[in-house]
Parts: sequence; C-alpha cells; structure tokens
Amino acid sequence: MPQPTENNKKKRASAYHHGDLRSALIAQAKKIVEREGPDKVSLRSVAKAAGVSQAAPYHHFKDKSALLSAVAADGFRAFTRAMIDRAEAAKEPQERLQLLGVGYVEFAVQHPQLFRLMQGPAFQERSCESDLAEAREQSAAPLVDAVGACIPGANETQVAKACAGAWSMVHGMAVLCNDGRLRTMVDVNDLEAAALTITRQLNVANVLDQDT
Amino acid sequence: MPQPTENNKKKRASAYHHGDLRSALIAQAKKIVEREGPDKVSLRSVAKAAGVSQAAPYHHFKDKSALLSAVAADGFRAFTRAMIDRAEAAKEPQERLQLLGVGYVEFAVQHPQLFRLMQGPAFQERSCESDLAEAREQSAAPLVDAVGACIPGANETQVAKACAGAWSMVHGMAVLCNDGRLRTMVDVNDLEAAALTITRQLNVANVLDQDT
DNA sequence: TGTACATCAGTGAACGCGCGTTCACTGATGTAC
DNA sequence: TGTACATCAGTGAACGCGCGTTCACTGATGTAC
Repeated sequence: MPQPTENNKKKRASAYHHGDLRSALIAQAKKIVEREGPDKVSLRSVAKAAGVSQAAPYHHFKDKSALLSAVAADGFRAFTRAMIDRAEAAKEPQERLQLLGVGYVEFAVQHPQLFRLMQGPAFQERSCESDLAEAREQSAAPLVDAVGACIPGANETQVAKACAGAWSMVHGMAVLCNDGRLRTMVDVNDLEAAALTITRQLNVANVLDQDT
Repeated sequence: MPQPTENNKKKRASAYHHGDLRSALIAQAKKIVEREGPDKVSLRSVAKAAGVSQAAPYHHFKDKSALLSAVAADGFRAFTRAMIDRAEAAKEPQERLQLLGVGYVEFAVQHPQLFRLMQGPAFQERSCESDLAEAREQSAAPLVDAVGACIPGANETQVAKACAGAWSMVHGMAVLCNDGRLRTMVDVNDLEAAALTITRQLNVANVLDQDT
C-alpha cells in the first residue's frame, strides 16, 4: 500500500472501494505462496485473504497466472536486492562472488516456496509477462558481472562458461538445501559457512585452461 | 509386464482381469508424467490410459500419492543405473566422478518431468514409502563413493563437504538446464561437453585445505 | 456550489469442470472336497 | 474329474469438493457543465 495515510482515509470513508487492491492481492498471494506453497494458491483464497469477493481480482489481473507472475516478478526483484546487499561489503572480486552466492542461497532458504514459484515451470516456457522476464534477467546480472571481474583476462565465452559453473553450484546448493538433501553433509544452520564451504570448491579460473 | 506370454494368454482368455495391472499403472503414470508433467497426472487419466475403470487402481495403491511414489522410486532406480552405466568406462577416480556427473545431468535432461517428480516436494518431507526412500538413498551412493575415491586422505567430514559441493554443482546444472536457463552460457546440445566444462571448475580436493 | 452522468471497482450467484475417493456390485480364478 | 465356494480384481455410478471464470448487477468516484 503506497500511500497509507491517504489510503486509510479512503478506506474509512468506504469499504466498498479498496484503494489499492492490486498490491494487496499480490501481497496476500505472496503470503499464501510462502506459507503453503505455489500449488496451494487459488484466486479464491487470495481474494478471501484480501477481504474481497472472488470476482474482484479479475479487475486487476487477466487471470490467475498473471497474478502469480506478478508475485514471481516481485520475488525476483527482492532476490536481486538481497544478493546485492549481501555482497556490498566485499573488498575484492572473489569475495564479492562468494558473498553473492551466500546471498543467493540465503534468499532461497529463507523463502523456499517463493523461490520454488520463481523457478517453477509455470513461467519458464511461455512468453511470460515482460515484467517478470525483465526481473528475472536482472537477477542474473550481478553474478555475471562478479564472475567477469574474477577472471579479467577471459573472453566472453569463457565468462559464460564460468557463470554456468558458478550459477549451477549455488543454485544446486539452494535447491538441495530446500529439499533437505544436504542435511547430512553440511551444517545448514550456519548457512553462510555452509555456502562458503561449498563455493570454495569452485575455481572459476579453470575455464581459462579450457580450449576456446 | 513381467511374463508377457503367460500374460497374453490370460488376457486373451479374459479382459476382465488384467494380469499385471499394478505394473501397467506405474508404466502409464510414468508416461503421463514424462509427457505432461507431474501436476497433470490424475488417477483417472492413468486408469483410462491403462484401459481400466477409474476405481480399479485402488486395488493396487492406497491412493494417488502411493502410485506416484512408486513411479518416483522406479525413476530413482533408473537414475542410479544410468549414472553407473555412464561411468563404467572410467579409468581413474576423477574421471569416474566426472562421468557420474555427466550421467546425472543427462538423465535429468532426458527425463525432465520425471526428474521433477523425483525431486518434487510431494515426497520430501513425509515419511514417504520406504521403497522410495531406499531408492533415493541408493542413488546418492555412487557419487559419495566416487568423491571419496578422489580424495583418499580425507576424513569423513571432508568427504561429506566435497560431496555437497559436487552434488550441488551437478544438480544445479541439471535443474537450470531443464529450465532453459543455461542456454546462453553453454551448448546444451552437446550435453557431455557442457557437463565436463562445468564440472571441470570443481576441485573437490579444496576441502582438504579447509579446517576440519 | 450543485447536479447529471460516465466510469469503474466492487458484489454475489452461478456454470461447468476435473478430480479423489467410496460404494455396492459382478465376473473370473483357484482351491477344498 | 466335477462341483461349491471363498477370494479378489474388476465395474460403473455417485458424492462432494474446490476451483477458474463469467455474468448481470450495484455502489462510489470524479468530472463536465
């Protein structure tokens, strides 16, 4: 709710018009996603949570998938922000890359269901909302930049390969963590240490020794 | 269908009793999973595909989730076999580990939806069918052994850490590949080369330099 | 400042669908005698 | 070898549910005059 004061005035004046239902629907949908998982979200439940009739969302979203797209897009923006914030303190490229990785995993583990929605199959294939597509793309940028900074002499192909490696590692850790599959291997209570333990096994400079 | 000849005889004699409906249901469910994705499987569709009434499956499976568990368990067994077969030709530990990784990614990419089912949230938390739990655990064994062989001097903790790293990398690559997210970074048409490019960035021996 | 009216964000009822699951049943099979 | 019967894997109809979506509507808002 962007302008709370003005909004509250309006709200007090009439419960009929919500004021900022669009944002409220996204917020409630996000809550349900995080609490119960993407599969459990229904437009009806979201509308109910927002205190509104089940038909009301259709004045703001074309259909259910459009609402979930908006939630995912918001998720990607928060994700990007979290990674950047996490890596802010880094002093050199290597450290920055590692901290981005820590931020990546931390976000995924702190918001497992939202992360699942964001990675979910629903929005991959189709030419999804351009807003979502953009937010997703931007979430990759910090990683790409950081990898590039770690291997200054590398050409574009080599950077791409190194990105694929770094990204795979950190994404795999995030997913496996959320599925509880790493419990016996690393201490998932100290996520930073675990992420560092794992990312320290990555040597992006190795791509420099590969042909092409 | 285990004994096709005997089975056919019975089938010819009577269409009423199927003969090996349990296996047929698993096979059809697997087909639908692979064709349309885990979410699209309904007991009704599986029963129909097997040419049987929608109530028939309940004579073989407690409920829908039990059938999907069986599919997932079969999936894990095939997965384990695929990895082992792929790594058979390896001559030294490092190569074996890499080929297991290639097999891991190849299986995931060749059976994206089945892989999704296997990793899906549905069977993680609950004390799922012990058959499934066992099949899943066994799928990790080759990787753990291979990692151990790569770092002969390592203690148990170090091997566990190295496993987490190797597994994360390979799993992340599999998932990202299936989501089409690596397309711009590596050549996903030559999966073996791509997997090797990525896994070459992993240095499991790094754990030996870390404390404990 | 007051009024008419277009606009638009809500309502609530309903449609139609596919689904998991249950139920009473029926036909085939195998076994005891 | 023939018959009675228990067992069990099928059938088909039905229940009840939650869902996405549509529809005609209504109340509030803001603007033109």
